[in-house]
Amino acid sequence: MPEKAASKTITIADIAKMANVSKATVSYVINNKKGVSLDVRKKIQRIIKESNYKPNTMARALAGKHTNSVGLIIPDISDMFYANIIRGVEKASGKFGYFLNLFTTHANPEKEHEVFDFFTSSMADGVIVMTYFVGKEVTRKLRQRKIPFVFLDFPYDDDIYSVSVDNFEGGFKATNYLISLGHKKIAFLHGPEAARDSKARYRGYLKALEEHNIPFDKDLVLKGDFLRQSGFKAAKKLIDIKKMPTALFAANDQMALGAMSALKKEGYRVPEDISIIGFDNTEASSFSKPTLTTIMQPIFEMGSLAAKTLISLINGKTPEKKRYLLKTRLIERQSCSYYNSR
Amino acid sequence: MPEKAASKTITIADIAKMANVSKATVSYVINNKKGVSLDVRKKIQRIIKESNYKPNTMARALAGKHTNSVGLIIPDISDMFYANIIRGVEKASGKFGYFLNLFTTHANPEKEHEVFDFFTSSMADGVIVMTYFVGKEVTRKLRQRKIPFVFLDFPYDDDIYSVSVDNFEGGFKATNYLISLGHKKIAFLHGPEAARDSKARYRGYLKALEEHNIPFDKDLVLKGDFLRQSGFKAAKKLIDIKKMPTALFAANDQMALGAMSALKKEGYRVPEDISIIGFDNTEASSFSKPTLTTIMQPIFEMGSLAAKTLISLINGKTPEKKRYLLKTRLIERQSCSYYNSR
DNA sequence: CGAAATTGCTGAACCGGTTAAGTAAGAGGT
DNA sequence: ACCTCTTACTTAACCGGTTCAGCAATTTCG
Repeated sequence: MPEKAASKTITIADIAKMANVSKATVSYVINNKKGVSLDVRKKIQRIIKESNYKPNTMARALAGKHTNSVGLIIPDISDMFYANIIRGVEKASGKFGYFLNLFTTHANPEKEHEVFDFFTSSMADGVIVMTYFVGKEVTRKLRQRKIPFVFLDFPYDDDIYSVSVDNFEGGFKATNYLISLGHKKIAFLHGPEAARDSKARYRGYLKALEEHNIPFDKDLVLKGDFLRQSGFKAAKKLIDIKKMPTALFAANDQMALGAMSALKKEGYRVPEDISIIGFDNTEASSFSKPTLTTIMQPIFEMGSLAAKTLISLINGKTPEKKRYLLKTRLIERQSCSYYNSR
Repeated sequence: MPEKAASKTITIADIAKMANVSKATVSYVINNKKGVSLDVRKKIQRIIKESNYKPNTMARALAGKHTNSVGLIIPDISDMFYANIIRGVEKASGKFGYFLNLFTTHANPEKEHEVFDFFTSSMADGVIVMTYFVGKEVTRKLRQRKIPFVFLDFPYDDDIYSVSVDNFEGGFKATNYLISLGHKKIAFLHGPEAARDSKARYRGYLKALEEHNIPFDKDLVLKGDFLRQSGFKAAKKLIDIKKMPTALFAANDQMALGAMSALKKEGYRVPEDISIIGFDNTEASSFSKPTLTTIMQPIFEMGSLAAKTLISLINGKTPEKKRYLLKTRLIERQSCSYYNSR
């Protein structure tokens, strides 16, 4: 333990003494509560300013019951997706005077529990949760401790606040776009089986086909795993089975890019021979050749909406909706063009 | 009688009661201090576990003098650079049982002060600072409050702990690499004037030339601003003045990529006609065509080393070095080749 | 004009822990 | 046996705030 220094930090008692009032009065001034005359109030404020006094956060948190900080639990911070979440949460929290406590679980169940326990023991006034192992247990814990929480990118349950991206709508939008360009033979490339978001995008794809009375062709639905390589393989497969679609919708950019390079390698031109659309609007999507048309997720907004919702909750309000589904946006680039019937 | 149980959160007093001991004894057990018999210790531990008791973080922080969390102040989180810093800090902190409090200043001086005041009023046991407006003032504040701190990517002063990347060595390494490939006419492309890191890289460049007795040619030194566009322009300029180097070292990847596209556009082949090396190893550098050889900064390590150093400081140790300079790493890709004298 | 309500401030309990000082019982030394 | 050390706990003060009950002085009002 560090040697405790002798230079006392200034406390509320010191201020009270200087102003010839009680601690209580100082506290009321600090918190802008009424019951203090203007004279005394001003005097105290002046003394506080002059002595550069800052109330101790821990003591406030202990005595009152709020820390003025929100917690954010995410699996990792290895890519821009999470970075944008953080930014969104941080920005919105800051606007309301809240600070951010960041916790990452490293997709590790043990660590995840640890983190939850930490929150559970007061540390943040509320918590935004984005995790792999969400379970009844976690929500039960949070409920038990009466700490407000919002789930992120996981429309978990009906009676839980959550903010997510509308992947269904995104899939629908992507497919519709291709259809609007005249395409009818549209392939879909799945992410890993377990991926909820990929599935939702697929449902959007089906819905769009259906709405335009385009017959579903199961040969045009391919398996992937969100990795570049799987896009590459899937494209090869399409070529092999000699059922070339005129457009391909990949459940994420990585795979779209993989498919693109495979197709180009085999002599297909993008977008002249085949249009490709991805999902995510990753940085790489704007560097490919041709640049990749894709669906952008409003990640930043997701984070910031989650924070806003949480803070309302903290303040005892009851935001109207329980589940927010954010709309995606189509980013038109070069990889898609009108169907060329030639 | 209604045994009123308002779902109170369980405290150390409750545990003490259950175990028929005093709060103090429970506290000793929680903190693994000696002076408690094995029997009692085990009993208390069992009760703690059974009742799922978690000590209140705020109270501990107030009574003891540590929060078990480290603060990290960074300007923003908009790119992978910062994301990696965060990861590094978070990982290392976690290993020592510390949590991370993240604060971003949005490159806004006002916000920066706010954040510092927050820390100043206890909230983290120590803080890692990475900021635009570092000044005497900030370090004075931190010193005054006796809160340990470490600067990141800013070898600020000799008597302050700091962890940075050795940009000089990186510039030296990049240039040396080109020289080892037989190049003698090597251009350097600067970042913005104010950028310390760019300057350091330049010094490394000069040093490498000097060590190999390669005459310095000021025409081969170009101005840029770290943005892609400036790389593009610089390359054009090189072409115009008809003093084509055989290699180009850009102070960051963005500019390297910009230069690459300009050169390709004008019919130069990379790397056959001109080798290009960048700095940063951004994601984009591995997607270009040809892929970009570059210098990687050990960002993650920087964050993690900063955290380790800080935690030593917190624990009253005095780490040996005050300024850490981390070595960069050369990432060989396709954009550099042997000088072709043909 | 006297009672009631309001205003302005204080004292003290409390939040949930940590820790220094004190005590009683048992162990060790001579 | 006597005195001293340890060991194992307990008591109570404290960390730095918040907040409620209480009280005196002042204002409002029937």
